[in-house]
Amino acid sequence: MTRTIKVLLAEDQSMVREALAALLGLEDDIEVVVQVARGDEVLPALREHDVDVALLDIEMPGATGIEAAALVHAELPAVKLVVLTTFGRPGYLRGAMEAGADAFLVKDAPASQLADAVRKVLAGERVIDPTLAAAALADGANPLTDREREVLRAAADGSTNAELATVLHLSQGTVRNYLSTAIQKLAVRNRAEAVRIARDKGWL
Amino acid sequence: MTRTIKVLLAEDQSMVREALAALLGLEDDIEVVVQVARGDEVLPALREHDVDVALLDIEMPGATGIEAAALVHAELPAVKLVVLTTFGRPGYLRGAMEAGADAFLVKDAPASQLADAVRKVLAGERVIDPTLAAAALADGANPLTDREREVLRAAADGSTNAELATVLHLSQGTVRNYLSTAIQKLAVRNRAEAVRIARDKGWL
DNA sequence: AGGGCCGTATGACATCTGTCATCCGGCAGT
DNA sequence: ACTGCCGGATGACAGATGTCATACGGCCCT
Repeated sequence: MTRTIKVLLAEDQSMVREALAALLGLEDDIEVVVQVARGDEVLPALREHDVDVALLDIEMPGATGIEAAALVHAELPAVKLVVLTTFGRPGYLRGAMEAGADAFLVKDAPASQLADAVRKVLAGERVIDPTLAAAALADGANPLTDREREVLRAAADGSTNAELATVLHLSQGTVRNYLSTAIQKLAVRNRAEAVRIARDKGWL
Repeated sequence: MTRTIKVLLAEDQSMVREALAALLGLEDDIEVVVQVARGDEVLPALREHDVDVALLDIEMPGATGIEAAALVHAELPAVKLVVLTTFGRPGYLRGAMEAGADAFLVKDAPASQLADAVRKVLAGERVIDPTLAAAALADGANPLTDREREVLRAAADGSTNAELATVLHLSQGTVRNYLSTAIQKLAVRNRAEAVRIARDKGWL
């Protein structure tokens, strides 16, 4: 063995974060040198610590793990990126790959895959679940335009058309047009279903 | 010290489950003797293993941690129950307490609280987050009737009134009446908001 | 220069949703 | 016996939502 692999761990839930650190701590060749709880703390932390692999949860306050990955990839390309998530959404996988991630793991995979992935990305390999990769390819890209996505996202909490129009600085008719096209593209019958399936695919 | 505390760990996401096991494994006086990934595997596992404390996640397939807790409390009252959850929803806390739980922890609490809680419940103490307890009391009990809850739950995926009527064997008008009263009880303006806040409070 | 897509907007229309009044039968409490 | 609540239902009405045709300016690609 050469030397220990230095890891940054980004995950907002303390208990899970520290548990994952404990898990990685069981490996002789891996050392968690820094932990953060927010997406926007990832890059600053990496500037201050010498890290080989960054392990990023997606759902975090401040910035998502995918957004953080994109920033790190641009500024510190030598750092390997492992994206970890609760939800194996095809759109997440696609987003992570486009952001320069080297591995994509779901949290219901066996724990052993975590340390494995860390070693593999450091060796230059990429690690992705083949089933999820297939699903991502089958689904194709996000069919929604930026505006449609914004409106759908804003509509997700049950806001009315009038509220959406105010918040987004659009006319009510335009809001309805966007929602209507989104509903058609997703092949569903109302905004609530549209929100559900867009969220499910990781397109929101 | 007397002897090691034997723990059952129930959590569906393997990576998190094994990470939590690793975390607890760092404690000299605690031993995870059995792990399960489904709510309906908890009671059978407890029948076969001698366990002091059961650690139950809420969101699990098969049965929720709260449902599992109620069954265990009825059949094996000697087993102490720690309910662990991602979402600190007041209704969850209330439900867990009514099911006989001895402790209620949220996953974004510091990791140290986990082992602490295990020791405390074994000593006969109860462990709950005071902030959450206050919120649960402030919110009062779930104001929805069984039927209103069922209809709201069924409506959560964006189903239309006609579909709800068919699935629930009700007339369309009745479906609308239930949704209407639910909307008023929750003081919101449409079903989508009603679903969101009911879910948020843990009333769904 | 023209075609295509996007963002934005309007008006008209049909349908869905939410509210309200009112009704019935059953059951629990007084 | 009476009251109140729940489950269930109907009909009428107002307002919200979804669809469609149509329009215009901007931008990219050919």
